[in-house]
Amino acid sequence: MSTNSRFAVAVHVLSLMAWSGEEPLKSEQVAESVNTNPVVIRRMLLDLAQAGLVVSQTGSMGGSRLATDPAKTTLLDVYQALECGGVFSLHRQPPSRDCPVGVNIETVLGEVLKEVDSAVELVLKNITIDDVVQRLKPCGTLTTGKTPRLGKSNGRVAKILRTA
Amino acid sequence: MSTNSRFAVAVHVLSLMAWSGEEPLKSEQVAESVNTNPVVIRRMLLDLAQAGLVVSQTGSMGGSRLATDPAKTTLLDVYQALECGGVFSLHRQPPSRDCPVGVNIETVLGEVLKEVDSAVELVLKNITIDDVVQRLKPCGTLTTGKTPRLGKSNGRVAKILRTA
DNA sequence: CAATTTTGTAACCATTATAGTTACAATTTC
DNA sequence: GAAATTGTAACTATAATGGTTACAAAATTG
Repeated sequence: MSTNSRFAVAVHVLSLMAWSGEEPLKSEQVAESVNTNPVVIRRMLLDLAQAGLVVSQTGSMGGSRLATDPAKTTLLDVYQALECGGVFSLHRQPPSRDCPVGVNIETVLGEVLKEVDSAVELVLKNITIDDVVQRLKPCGTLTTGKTPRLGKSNGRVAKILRTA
Repeated sequence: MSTNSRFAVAVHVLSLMAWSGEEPLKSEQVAESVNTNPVVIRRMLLDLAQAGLVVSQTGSMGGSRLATDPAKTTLLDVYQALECGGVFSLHRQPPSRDCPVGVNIETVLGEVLKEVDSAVELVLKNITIDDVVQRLKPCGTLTTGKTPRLGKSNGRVAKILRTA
């Protein structure tokens, strides 16, 4: 339905950061894993930073890393950070008020959509980024047989990370 | 999230038909209630007809009406008729296979999204078109104070309705 | 049978959201 | 000060949805 991969990409990005631990990742590195443009990643990181999920740092040796414990960060946090605003939408144009159905369908549908959203949120609330990373590990090594490598960093880590 | 009002409109259309009972509605009448173009409605009716939810008839005195008992038609039936294909989408471009996260994130996310979809479907399965119409009635008459009227039909009903 | 009505359907345009790209100032490290 | 990296603007591209016009096919009416 949603022609929109923002949620999938956001979970991907945060999983990468959980995987790499304290080491900040450059938007370039993340973009390579996601297979997109670094600016697309930086735009998404702005949303995630605003929600307090990541912190970033400009300059040489800069990058972004998680601002929270991945075991306590749920997919609901991610979903809400993206401000998607609900699974379904109501009418674009308001229905006719001269019709007994049209005049109230938005109210009734609004209640239904709220139920749907609550159900989605309940599912997302019970899955953490750490859960995702754990489920990533077994199949990851099985499929590739490679040693996990995330970038070409020298291992040094910037000391100060600006708060969002 | 979804910039897409198809589900809302479909429920609206079917509620209209449940309200008006056996009398077939013209796409023109439905479009007036939904506040859109008749062709938009006819396109949606094709999806609903293909799913067996409505039957239509061409020609003078033609129109569309429900093909099923509204008390047995669930919002899940409506949702599936639209072939929306899931609440979230995965990556547009496949992630890097050289990254331990990228190589398996789609598999893990696929499982998560399946859980989400199941939760949505469970909610929709427990609401019928008749439920919607019942919830429409009280507020409808309270708000408008008008006698419910749906169209300008003479009350005569076409005898044969072609099957989808 | 001929006129009228209505759906089915194609073709096209408009709008919107998302994604991709280039460019560059601001920030930080070395 | 040079190099690297984010933040951010501006623009283009792509795709889904919705809106519009037009007309053939089907059904009713007289």
